[in-house]
Amino acid sequence: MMDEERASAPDEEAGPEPAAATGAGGRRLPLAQVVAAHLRDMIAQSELAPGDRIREREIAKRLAVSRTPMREALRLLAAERLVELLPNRGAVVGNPSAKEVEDLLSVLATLEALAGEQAALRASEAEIAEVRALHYEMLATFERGDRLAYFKLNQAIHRAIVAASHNAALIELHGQTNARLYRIRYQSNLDNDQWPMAVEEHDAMLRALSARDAGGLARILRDHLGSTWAKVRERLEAADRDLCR
Amino acid sequence: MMDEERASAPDEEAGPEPAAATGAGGRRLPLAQVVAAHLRDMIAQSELAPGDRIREREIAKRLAVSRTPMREALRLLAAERLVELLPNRGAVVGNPSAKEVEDLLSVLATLEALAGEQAALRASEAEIAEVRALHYEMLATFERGDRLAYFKLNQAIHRAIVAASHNAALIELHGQTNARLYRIRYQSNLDNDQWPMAVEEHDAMLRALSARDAGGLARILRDHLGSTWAKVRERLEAADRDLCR
DNA sequence: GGTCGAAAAATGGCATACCATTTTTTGTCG
DNA sequence: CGACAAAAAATGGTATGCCATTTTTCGACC
Repeated sequence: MMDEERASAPDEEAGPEPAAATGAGGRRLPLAQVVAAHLRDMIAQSELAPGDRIREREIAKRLAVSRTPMREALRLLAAERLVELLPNRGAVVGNPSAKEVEDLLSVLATLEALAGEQAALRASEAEIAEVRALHYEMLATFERGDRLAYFKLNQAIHRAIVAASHNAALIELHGQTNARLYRIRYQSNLDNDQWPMAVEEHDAMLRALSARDAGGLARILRDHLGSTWAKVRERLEAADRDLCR
Repeated sequence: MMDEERASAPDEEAGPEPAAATGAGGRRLPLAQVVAAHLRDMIAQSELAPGDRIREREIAKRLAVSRTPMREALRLLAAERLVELLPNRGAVVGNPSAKEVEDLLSVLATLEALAGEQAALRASEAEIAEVRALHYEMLATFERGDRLAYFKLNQAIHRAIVAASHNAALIELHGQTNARLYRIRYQSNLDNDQWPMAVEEHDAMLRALSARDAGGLARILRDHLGSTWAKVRERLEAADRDLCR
């Protein structure tokens, strides 16, 4: 093995400031995650548009971090499929096609159906009560027309049901898949008028869970995302057309 | 940001040999992946037993690589759930409990069922023919009692069906989940006498696919893994008992 | 003998400097 | 004016050296 004491490195004698590492920020989170979060935001806000190349060294310098955490951040984003790593061409911001979204939704629906089935059997009464509570909170946001809050509670309910399955692998896969669809569902939620139907479906969902009707809950969850697809579809196909132009 | 030209670092003037990087080996794959593969083998061969701690610096030195690729390798293995990253305690080799395996199998069964459903609708005739070919190859290994080949063809058939779904997200998730179960299924395949049933199920599977019976294929695939669980169960519970002792 | 605290060792994280390749640019020559 | 080769820039991958913290290890002190 190589001896490490060989050359005593000078380090940087007094850099203007080691940026976020030893510097001011004082985070407890790994820089890679901070960077990843930052990039997510940049992508969400189209500061980095789909198709844009991300040059590791450039962005790293811009964010005042070294390549090490930047590399890791890009790996994280790639694992989330938010960016794609092209050999020798850096990372490019990905944008799922309508078909990819449809496929993803069919998987998500299946996972949620399984989660519903298992949750109906395994959930504690407290967990069911919590889902019910979230449901009523969601109804409140619905009445107030607060789409953002509605969206978040909607997500929370689904997460809660999945969590109630007590199936770690399922929870994880659901989380992954959901994350890949998050932005798209978010956008489509904000400009779409199909609220009432979704509310009705959620109502049925809650009844099935309360009755511990595994099959019923599974079916409802599967169909629920089917209608999501209908909602998202047109929007996406329009976007696809834009990109192919 | 900090200027990078400030201090000229001495680097290592003449290390005994930069190990695998510039040295002899001359791989084209990233070291991280080579290391990850090596660790997988070590784990598979119980050179690293479940529960063992993996000390980054130590193993890195042993394999003659620096910490950078070792860190990445450990991330990869952690993503595969082969090891678990404990804060400040290094990585430990993971070993799934019987419940975790059961949960994983229920997810895998669901994913395969969905894949079967979509494959029945979307597969090309050529893809179906290939599955049929693999099926007959598998029958051959069955007649010869070649369990290893049988196992591999079995896997290949399932992969082929999933691939025929033409659903990239599904293919990916199935691959992930299957990988997490690979070793366990492999081991249980080698010492178990339930072959005939599995063969019959595969037969039904093939018929459903040929007939493009989506619902039927989905059901068969779901049940198929159900019987796998039955096979794996006893073996696992015994193992669990061993570990808890 | 047991407990608390300081020194020592282990960990995780980062920044850099280098290298081998692969892409891009560019400038030159048919 | 276009093909081509040499030069320049970009990329991916690594090795190392430090640092801040967290664990451990140990020894002095009740």
